[in-house]
Amino acid sequence: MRGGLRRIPEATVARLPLYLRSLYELAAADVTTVSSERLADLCGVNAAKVRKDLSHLGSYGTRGVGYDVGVLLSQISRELGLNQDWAIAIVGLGNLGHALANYRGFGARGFRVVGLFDADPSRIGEMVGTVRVRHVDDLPAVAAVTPIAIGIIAVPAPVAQQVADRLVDAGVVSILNFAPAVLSVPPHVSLRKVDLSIELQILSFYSQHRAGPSPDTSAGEATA
Amino acid sequence: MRGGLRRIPEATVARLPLYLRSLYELAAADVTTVSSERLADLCGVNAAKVRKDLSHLGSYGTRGVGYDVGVLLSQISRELGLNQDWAIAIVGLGNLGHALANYRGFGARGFRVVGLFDADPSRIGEMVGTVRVRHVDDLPAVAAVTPIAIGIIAVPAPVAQQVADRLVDAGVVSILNFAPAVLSVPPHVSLRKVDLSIELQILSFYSQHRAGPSPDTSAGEATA
DNA sequence: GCATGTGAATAGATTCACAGCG
DNA sequence: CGCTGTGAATCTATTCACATGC
Repeated sequence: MRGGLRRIPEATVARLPLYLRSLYELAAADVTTVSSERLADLCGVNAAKVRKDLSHLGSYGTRGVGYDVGVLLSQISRELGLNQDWAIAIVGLGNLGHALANYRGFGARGFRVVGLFDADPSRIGEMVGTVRVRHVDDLPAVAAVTPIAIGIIAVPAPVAQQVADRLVDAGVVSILNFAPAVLSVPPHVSLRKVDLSIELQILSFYSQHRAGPSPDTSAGEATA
Repeated sequence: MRGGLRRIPEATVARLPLYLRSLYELAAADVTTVSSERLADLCGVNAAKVRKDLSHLGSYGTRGVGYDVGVLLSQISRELGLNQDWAIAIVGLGNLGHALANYRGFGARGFRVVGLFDADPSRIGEMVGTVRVRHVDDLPAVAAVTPIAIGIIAVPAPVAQQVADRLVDAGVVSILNFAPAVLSVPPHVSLRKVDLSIELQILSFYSQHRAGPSPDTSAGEATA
């Protein structure tokens, strides 16, 4: 029954947040125990996958019974590093940047927007929520006071790489890129991407090739 | 040299839009020929992967030379179904929905926003760009006039499933879901998802487990 | 000579099927 | 008896390495 601890497969990591969300819902409904089958249903995945994924955490279920919702919640949270708070900076406050800055559910668990940056003088000084937009040149100064863990890039593609470089220079180790551009970062930095037009093009493919297949995937791209 | 035509692997489909983007840049710079190695560099992938991916298209390169940029452009575009125009509807015009509706680059190639829908009376009638926001109850009527290929869900999680159901009823066969909820759709409908908080949680994991690994992944989830 | 195209090798993820335990 | 945990089987994807042909 001892779960193997170590080297959690990438595909598993990508699913843990999904499990976590369903577990929160179960907990909110005062459900205390859940089977792999039930959890799998809620997450739209296969039950064997759930069990194998959870076994990587060394998580204890109870044979013949299932998993304790509270225990799983805290184990997955810990594994994902959601106990600590992660400081986020958003660079680029166009439409998307604004939407991201206003996104509730950041704060939800463990994420806190501590910096908003733009290069356009007309946007500097604007308050978005409780945070004032500063010039991207101030990034190092802000990061010196409040170390930034995660940088979100929401600028036009042509300047995305230089923004990434600045974030890295400011000590950021995780980047989420919304710009439609391929970025390169040093190996110690994790990078994931969200690209709307790529998503649409993939959908276009499967629309055209009616009867398209399609298991499931998770967004982004990472390096570390 | 004949490329094998058929059953393009899912992982390949997800990379085609990436190649396409780099090819557009090359074409814009009047580059007429590109090697798998060069294209791979531009896209941040491995050269062998590029060659194998392109071989699935039955695409002709020239040994000792490389690929013709124009030919590749049109082959990939055709394969992705980007010759025809895809009509898009966005449901939910909160911060994110607005940002999406204003996103230029939709129009870029093959995508056209033809409908904006919300359930909140205070938003009905508002013009976003050239499109007026209508009540989500009008979806069937609008779809009857202009068939909608792709639906984008940008509503709160609790109502995401019913919006998906309505889209499916209105004949939509591809859905891009931004709500943090697991949706189920009939097998003929393609579904992909973009989930910001999942992305952040994955980054959190790799930040915590410093020296994290991470090849690359592409966003979403699909069914068809 | 040089870069494609691809068979074979490797790695990774999913699924099966069942032993093992509460 | 029911459900977890996991070895083994399968499937998918990546990478290697080289024969092929311009």
